[in-house]
Amino acid sequence: MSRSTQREDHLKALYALGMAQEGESDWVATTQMASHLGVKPPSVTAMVQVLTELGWAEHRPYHGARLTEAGQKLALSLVRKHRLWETFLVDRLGFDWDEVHDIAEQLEHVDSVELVERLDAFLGHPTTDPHGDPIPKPDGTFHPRRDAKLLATLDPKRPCVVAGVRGGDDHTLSAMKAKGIGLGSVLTTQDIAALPTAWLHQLWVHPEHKTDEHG
Amino acid sequence: MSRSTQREDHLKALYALGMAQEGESDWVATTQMASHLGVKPPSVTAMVQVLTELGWAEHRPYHGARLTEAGQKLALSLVRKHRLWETFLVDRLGFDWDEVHDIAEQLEHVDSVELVERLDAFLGHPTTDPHGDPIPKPDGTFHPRRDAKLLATLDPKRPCVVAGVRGGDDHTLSAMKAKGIGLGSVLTTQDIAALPTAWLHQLWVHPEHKTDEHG
DNA sequence: TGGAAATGTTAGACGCGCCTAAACATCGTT
DNA sequence: AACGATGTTTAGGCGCGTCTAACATTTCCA
Repeated sequence: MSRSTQREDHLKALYALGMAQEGESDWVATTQMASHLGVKPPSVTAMVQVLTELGWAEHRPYHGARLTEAGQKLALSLVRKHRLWETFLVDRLGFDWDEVHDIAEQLEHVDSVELVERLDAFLGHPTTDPHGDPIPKPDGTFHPRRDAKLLATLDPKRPCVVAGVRGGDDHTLSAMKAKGIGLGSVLTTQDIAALPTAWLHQLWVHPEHKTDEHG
Repeated sequence: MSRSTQREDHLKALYALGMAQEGESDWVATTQMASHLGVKPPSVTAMVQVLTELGWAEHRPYHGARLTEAGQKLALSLVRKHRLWETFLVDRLGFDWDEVHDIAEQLEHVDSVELVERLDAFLGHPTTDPHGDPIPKPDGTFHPRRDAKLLATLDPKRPCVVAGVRGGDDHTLSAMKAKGIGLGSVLTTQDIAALPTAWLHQLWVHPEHKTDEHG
């Protein structure tokens, strides 16, 4: 594997943490990246400086880092690869959705544009991965997440259908699976009342249609 | 990608060159490994010493290196992964057989036993890869190559069917494809006469059956 | 508003895999 | 049996990404 795997990992961390925090387009703390990546802060500082020289990030010392336009585009292509591979692992190889992250993490560093595009076609150009997260298109734009909303923003008495999970680590995903929650699961009023409150901010759902529900 | 990618590459080179040379179970020159891997001889010596400490190889200074039993087992698991991925790339993603080596080279370093076994099942437990090379079983033994022989060992007047290519680099494979030679191609007496002689020692074939030949 | 606590960066070192240059074995020749 | 040609290893150094320790900045609170 190429030596630039680390660069890619830092880039992705920067992207992920930048999206995660509510204040948009804000600076991400290097310490935060460090704990996310499992390295020490000075390593991140050094790497961020490399990313800056490559034109992928900007660094405001003592304040944080942020992706440039070019860096964001690159990060999105990594996210695309990651989510396509996760889709392959779950839909075609039959993995559970909480088992695939680490494997996809490795697969996403394989360098071949042709491979990604053929994989995309093979999977039928999916628009979301097995966690319900949207898959970026080759140009870096997203298929809009149709009409899903965070569970916390809805009336908790209203039954709904799970459409995705936001920022779920393997542990959370396992816990959800253990409670029978997966893509397409129907949550009743009682189900919702029994959920850990943290999950209300992580579950993408759409209101249950009154019409048919089969399959 | 893990830091041990290089170790794996050296291991595989040792395996490949050990098989390639006619004198079985003989010592492989470090210089030979170096040119095969695209590095300088001292780098190989250093790596071979590491492999020796790990119990995967033995090193007789100034004479060469050779895999231990454990090293051979490991190398076979790499070959297995490589050939399964090549099968996936050709059979499922529609790559040509001369395009897949480099990509498979990267994919084979992905570390997950579960992944390999699921991939194997997904592909229908294939016994040979798209080049006709046998795919080792999980325990490291081979499906025997059925009754294929090297073209050079047969009567050149006898038509035959291509069953594999021995040790073909991308360039050779491209050249073969350009002449319409692929897995299952029928070679007539005239075809055989027109082939570069080197290929006679690379093409695995079985005699053409007089009976039906469809699809 | 000043100074301690928290946060982030620079300095210096290390392991790994690679390189070049130099020392060293081996082998075929005479 | 000694020599030179060839092949191989050892010595020493470099780049990359990481670490710890020391230093700098920002933040927070009395």
